[in-house]
Amino acid sequence: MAERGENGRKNDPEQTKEDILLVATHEFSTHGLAGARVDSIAEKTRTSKRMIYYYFGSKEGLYLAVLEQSYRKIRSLESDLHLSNLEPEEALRTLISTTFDHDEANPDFVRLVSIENIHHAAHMLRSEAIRDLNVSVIETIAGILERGFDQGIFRRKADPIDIHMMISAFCFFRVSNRYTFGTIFRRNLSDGDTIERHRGMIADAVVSYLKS
Amino acid sequence: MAERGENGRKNDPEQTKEDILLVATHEFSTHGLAGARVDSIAEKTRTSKRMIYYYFGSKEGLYLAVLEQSYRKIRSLESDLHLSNLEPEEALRTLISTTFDHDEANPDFVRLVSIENIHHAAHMLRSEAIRDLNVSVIETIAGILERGFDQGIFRRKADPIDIHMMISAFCFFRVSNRYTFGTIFRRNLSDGDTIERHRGMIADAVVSYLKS
DNA sequence: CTTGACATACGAACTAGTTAGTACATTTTG
DNA sequence: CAAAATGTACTAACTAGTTCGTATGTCAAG
Repeated sequence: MAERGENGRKNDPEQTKEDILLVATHEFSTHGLAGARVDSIAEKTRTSKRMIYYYFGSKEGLYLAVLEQSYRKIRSLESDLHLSNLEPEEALRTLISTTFDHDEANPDFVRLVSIENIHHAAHMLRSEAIRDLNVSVIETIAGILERGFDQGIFRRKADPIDIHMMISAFCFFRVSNRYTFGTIFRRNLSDGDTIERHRGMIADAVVSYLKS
Repeated sequence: MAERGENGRKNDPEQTKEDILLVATHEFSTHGLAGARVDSIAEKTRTSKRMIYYYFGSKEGLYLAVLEQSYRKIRSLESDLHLSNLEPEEALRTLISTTFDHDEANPDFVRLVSIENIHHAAHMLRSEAIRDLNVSVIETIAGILERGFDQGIFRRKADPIDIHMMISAFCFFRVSNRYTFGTIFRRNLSDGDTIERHRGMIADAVVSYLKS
């Protein structure tokens, strides 16, 4: 375990990379790809700009690494929920709550996705790691919908990707558009009561849609 | 009426401003505030960079003008729909369809709002013109919800702002996140069939939510 | 219906400051 | 010692904003 004394330098590549990524994540998520400043990131790091280029090659390389790390962190979100043990409606509500809480807890991630959309998902396209993600959610939802339909709980046969989009849209929008929405309607979407109400709302909406 | 001959210059301030705004809208919406290049905008204009500063003062001034114009264009969207003549459910479905179609038809606007959120709605805050907008939608929705509840069509007493958010979230997300979502799930959200299905979906979801 | 004077509208070229990226030297580690 | 890791100081290119000079419109006086 490398420690940093008063002046003596200790090499710790992993720590250095992590440090850069942490700072960069915040810088990119608050300023966008073009708005982020490599010098600004370097300053906030305990290392130097040289290291950014040493490990990530370029500003875009760093951005891509940030994006990949962010996606990797949420990869196994719903896989350890064990939803197949639950009743369909309960399983669906649990999945929705999890998505909701994740977006609420990770505004940096939400913002990075917004930024990536402004760039037409160009970097995501070049990263297989990210492209192959998220497919498991769809299978999870498909299973729930099928069980629910067979048991007569859901009257509607819906496309799992559509359902996932409906859930994502609501959870994501609350975070991604909190500033413009909050400004126009003078409402704080991070307010405790509002969070509770919205969490229940999206679940009720999806369930009632499937039951109708 | 000023015309532009082969080489002779004609002054036409209004046209010049409009021209700049049109080009700038697209530049900002595709590259973001920091990513947009004033030189690039100037090139695509039939006028010069000098004029951008002459009329808009700064890059941010131009960005703000673009933002304001975009919002102004959608201001009177739902005001000429005459929803009060319709049955509550029909009125709501009409309003939802209109929102849906607007977002689908104006990706530049959607992207600008995304960009503005990345900047914590800082520019929007400084513009009273924008802040005072959109409040009429809420009154429209409030009216519909009340009538529907009184007539026993809607069983749920929902907050009109929440309902507006639910509608906006779905319609907005489809456009704002079309690239990342499309990339991950290999689905083209601008596809004709998908558009039709989604338009019906959000309406059914909101209505069934209110009826449940 | 000219003329000329003044304000507005415009263009080309320039500048000062910024920013991504690098060359080179130095230290750490195995 | 050799390879990996790091710091310092620099540069080439870019970019927002400006300077200076010119053209155009208009309106009043002749």
